[in-house]
Amino acid sequence: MQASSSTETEALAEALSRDLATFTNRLLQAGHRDLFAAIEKAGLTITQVKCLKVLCEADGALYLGAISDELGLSLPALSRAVENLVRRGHVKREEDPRDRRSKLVTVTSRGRATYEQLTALRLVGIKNFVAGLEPAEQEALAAAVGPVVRRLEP
Amino acid sequence: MQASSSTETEALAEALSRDLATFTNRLLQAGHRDLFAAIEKAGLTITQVKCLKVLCEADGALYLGAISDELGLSLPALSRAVENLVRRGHVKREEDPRDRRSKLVTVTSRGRATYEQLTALRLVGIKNFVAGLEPAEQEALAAAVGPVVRRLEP
DNA sequence: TATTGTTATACTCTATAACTATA
DNA sequence: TATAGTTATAGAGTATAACAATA
Repeated sequence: MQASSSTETEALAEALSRDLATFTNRLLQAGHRDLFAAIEKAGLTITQVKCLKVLCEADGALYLGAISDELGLSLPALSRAVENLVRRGHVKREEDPRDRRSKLVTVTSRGRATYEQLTALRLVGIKNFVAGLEPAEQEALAAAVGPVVRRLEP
Repeated sequence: MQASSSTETEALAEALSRDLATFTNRLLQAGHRDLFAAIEKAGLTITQVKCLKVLCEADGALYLGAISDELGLSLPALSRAVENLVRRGHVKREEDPRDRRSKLVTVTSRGRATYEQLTALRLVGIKNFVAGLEPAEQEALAAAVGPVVRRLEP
């Protein structure tokens, strides 16, 4: 295999980037409608779902301030979002015994179940997209994407 | 090469779908912040950008109703979005001479330029992601994604 | 006095309903 | 009478400012 020149490398990266932009557009459209419908049916907002995501991916309890930082939202906005999640039983909010100004937020099993249902629904959309690809295309994608995902997110 | 069994094929599709979900998450995060900052700086909302997108990808003028259908928004919401785009010179809105109840909306060169700047900015984020990949990973992705994009969107 | 979170207020975006103009 | 779009009004979500409780 020949070494590529710098300009060739750049051109490849440029073309690949454009293709990836188109590709992700397609992938996002898949099942978008169903997912939004399910979120609305669950009485949740996008912000509340993002909040659940952060909490599900965390190992334990998080402070309100930590969540608002993570999501780039104001503390009042997050406080209200959590308030709704508490009312619906998706999270619990408790005083930190070591600093009673702070509140610790934790996902409940119900909240985790809801989040996993939504994640599964998104996956359905992607699976439908994948099912529309030819076997050779699927194999090439798996061979290309798998290693990248494994390397970046272990 | 051996033919795969049905269950093997399904397992491949399942694993690939999961990887694609993770992969697109990464790709979307790249440059997300900068893009939103630029949209805000331009005095636009997400809805208005989507509106520009629809108009830029259309060949000519579109009726207000057609745009609201396309975006799944109410006519009043779209009417206000277009109103702002008109004020900022991104689109022009004219009576349809053949049915004076209807309004025809067209992107101006300024609106097109703005949309292209935003698209370019999104591409910058993706390019940064691609630049963080190894050459072999880039080549494998290009070989896998390119044909799919070409087949689905000519 | 500083910090964590909540409540008060104002603003934006959206949808439904009422309205105008044209067909 | 029906249709395309606008204006009126109300509801949800956010941010800034003011506040309460704790450190």
